Amino acid sequence: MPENEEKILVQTNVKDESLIEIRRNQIVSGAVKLFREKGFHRATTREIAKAAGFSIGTLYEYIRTKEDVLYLVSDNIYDQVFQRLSTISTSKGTLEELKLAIKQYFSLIDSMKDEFTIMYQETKSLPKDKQHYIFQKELEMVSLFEKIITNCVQSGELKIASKQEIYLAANLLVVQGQAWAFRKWALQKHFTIEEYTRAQTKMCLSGLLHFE
Amino acid sequence: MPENEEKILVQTNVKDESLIEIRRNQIVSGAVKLFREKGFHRATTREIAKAAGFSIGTLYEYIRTKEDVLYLVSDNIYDQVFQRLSTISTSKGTLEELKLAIKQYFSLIDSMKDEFTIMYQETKSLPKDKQHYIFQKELEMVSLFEKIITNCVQSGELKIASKQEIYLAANLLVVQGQAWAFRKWALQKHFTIEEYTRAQTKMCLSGLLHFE
Amino acid sequence: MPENEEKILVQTNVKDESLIEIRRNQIVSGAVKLFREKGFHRATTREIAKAAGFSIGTLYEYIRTKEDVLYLVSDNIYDQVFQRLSTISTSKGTLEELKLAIKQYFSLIDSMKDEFTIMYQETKSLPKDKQHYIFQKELEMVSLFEKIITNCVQSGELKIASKQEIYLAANLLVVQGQAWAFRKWALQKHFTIEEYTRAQTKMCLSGLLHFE
Amino acid sequence: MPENEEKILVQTNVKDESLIEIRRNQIVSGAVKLFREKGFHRATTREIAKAAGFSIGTLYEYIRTKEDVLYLVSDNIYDQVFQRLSTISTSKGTLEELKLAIKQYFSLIDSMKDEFTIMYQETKSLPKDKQHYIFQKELEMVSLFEKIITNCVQSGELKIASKQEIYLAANLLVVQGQAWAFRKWALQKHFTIEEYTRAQTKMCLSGLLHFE
DNA sequence: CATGAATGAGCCTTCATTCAT
DNA sequence: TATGAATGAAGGCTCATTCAT
Repeated sequence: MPENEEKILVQTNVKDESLIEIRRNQIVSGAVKLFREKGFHRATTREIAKAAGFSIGTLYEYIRTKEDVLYLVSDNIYDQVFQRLSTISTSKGTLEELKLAIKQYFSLIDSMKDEFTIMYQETKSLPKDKQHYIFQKELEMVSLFEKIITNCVQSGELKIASKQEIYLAANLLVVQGQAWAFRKWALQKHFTIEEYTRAQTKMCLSGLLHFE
Repeated sequence: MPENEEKILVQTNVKDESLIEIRRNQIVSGAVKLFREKGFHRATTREIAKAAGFSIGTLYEYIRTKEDVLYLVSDNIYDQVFQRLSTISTSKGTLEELKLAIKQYFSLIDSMKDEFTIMYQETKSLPKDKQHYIFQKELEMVSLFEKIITNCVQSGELKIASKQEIYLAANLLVVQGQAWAFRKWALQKHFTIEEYTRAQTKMCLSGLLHFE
Repeated sequence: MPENEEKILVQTNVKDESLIEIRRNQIVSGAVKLFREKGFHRATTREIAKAAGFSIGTLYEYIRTKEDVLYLVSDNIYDQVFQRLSTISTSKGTLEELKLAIKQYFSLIDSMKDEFTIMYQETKSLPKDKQHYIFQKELEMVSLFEKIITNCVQSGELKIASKQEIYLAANLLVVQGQAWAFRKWALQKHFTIEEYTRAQTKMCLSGLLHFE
Repeated sequence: MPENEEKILVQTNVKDESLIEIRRNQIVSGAVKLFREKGFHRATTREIAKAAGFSIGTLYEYIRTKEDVLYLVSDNIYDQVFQRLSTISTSKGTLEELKLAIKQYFSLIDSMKDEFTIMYQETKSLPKDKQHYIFQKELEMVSLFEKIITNCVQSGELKIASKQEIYLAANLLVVQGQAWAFRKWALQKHFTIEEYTRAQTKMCLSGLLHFE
């Protein structure tokens, strides 16, 4: 996963790098639960600190503003996403590869439902620079699917012609995956994640296959 | 558009029904602008009143809590949506009918981008009962497409078998339409709404057509 | 008292001008007591509100920051100063006039000891623009004495030649007056304000008279 | 310089006396810069430690409270003052001696402008006992001039009669010297320190000479 | 002795809501 | 009905101080 974007650093007073990582992980995992329950705005910094397992003072040793917590959460999500997607092969140019990618991506989202839902609803609460950083990450995910689909086109397994259409198809897959999280009230009553994955794969592949 | 859901009433001190409607329209149109710019939480009631064109005291004559404003906005959106979608024919069972419905729905979203974006991001800020009301409205929209697709299936123009798959397809259409609003940073650089509609229609119809 | 300096306005949410004046007077007189006891930094906004006789929320309807309170206090001091000094005649060019001016100025300071002490100690806590405004006011007071002394020089009652020396003399008088307030621990044990005034007048006038 | 006042000791955890002195000098010189820039209250202990060149933990090995730092600074100022003024001769009873004392005192203040300004503005932030200690030091400075003037009176070079008037004159000199520091915005545009010293000496001596 | 991470009381400020006019 | 001044709970954040290493 090419990451040519510089990470935006969050100010800290603490020097010990490894401690920073430990504490920020505590912050993130506490915050995810909290934001999921009450949303970013209704969660107080005191609650965030408590959920992380330490005092408000300590929280602020590792961040500078409450928004930093949201950013830390978002950034952490993408770190995990790209780590887990890094095992996906993207160069074979076979439909099997595409199906596998969809499957892995959908299962990833299922296991990070809370995180994705937060991101969908709260990204707008980030300051502009951090928002852009998140959008970049989203586009990287789109790129992943673009690449796989493009390879399938080049190998003749798919017939979509224009780059635009490939871009659209990639976006569709990314969005439909995330819909599993942000639209769970509509979907999770009717499907298990496996059913959802299977049905979406079938529908999308038919679309791509017979595209003309 | 069958509305078997009771509207949830917002308490008011004012008796004059027609005045209530006038004032609430003022509230909603001011609030949409405001929420779009700063989000629901960052907009203050003072600002809402100002945007509506009257004083904070008057605002509170027509609502009981700030959340009521958000609900008023959301409810208003769906009123418009169903009013504009009510002209769609849903019973012919032809692909043309489906294509037309998609076109109308997508163009509706394009003309209400701000409103849809707000709804997507802020619904979670509503109290639970109002959230459910909104979800119902969403499901009504899904139903609309389910109906059209089901008719196509029955008339033999589409071959999707299971109800589940029809439900999924309808959801996909609803979500992809809304994606035009909530994912505008990714889509509106690459497409006009016409291009987006055409490409999505093509892709989705291929998917539905050759579904097997 | 020529006031060619624009007053720096303090933001308020309240529209009723006369109410603003009433409330700000409450704020100022409460704050003077408070700042005198504990200094600006140790006084909390809650205490300021309480001393003013209303709630913290109301306080913030009439100011925007805590520093505004300090500015209001300082500004109010000079308003009173110039109002009370406006009765001083400055054009006769007699030593009597000078003596009278000193007497009035010193008695003014005595009756506003607290206010002057606060100003002396806390002006540095104001933001730069407000600090400059205060310095301007100080210089206006210096100007007052410059004018009187200059007239005495022109009428031949005093023999100081250079403008620089007149400026210095005027500053000396202004400072020695204020010393009665900020150095009270050293002076008020040994003098009443009348004694202090008489002795300072005598000493300074001898200095000015025999300046050579 | 008779120091019959006991120094108020600042608690420390460290035993090594010479180390204490080294560290406290570091503290003082860092703090002077800092307090001059932002004032005592806005400077944080972290910043003080950093300016001193060591960690916050170490800072607290040498002081007990933040106020101790302010006291250390103040005390240090007077140590320097009395050290430099100790070369002044106070017993000749000549006007030359008085002029020289003024000159040395004013030049001292000029070279310690920052320190004196801090003292003037922040002494009130000290706890009462330390404030009194500082006031004593101030009075010692007054005494110095009282002594010189008294000698001049006894030797017939000056004619001021009462002790009270001598006290006042001494206070005036002390204050006018310090005014060079705390009123620099009004004086340093118009005078160099030499000009200021010359003019003040001239004016004050005329005052004292012809006092009657 | 030196370090710096941890603590939490407490500060300034905001803002939804009320109510007298 | 309309107004807007008043309220105070609650929130984000700071920073003096401690203490284990």
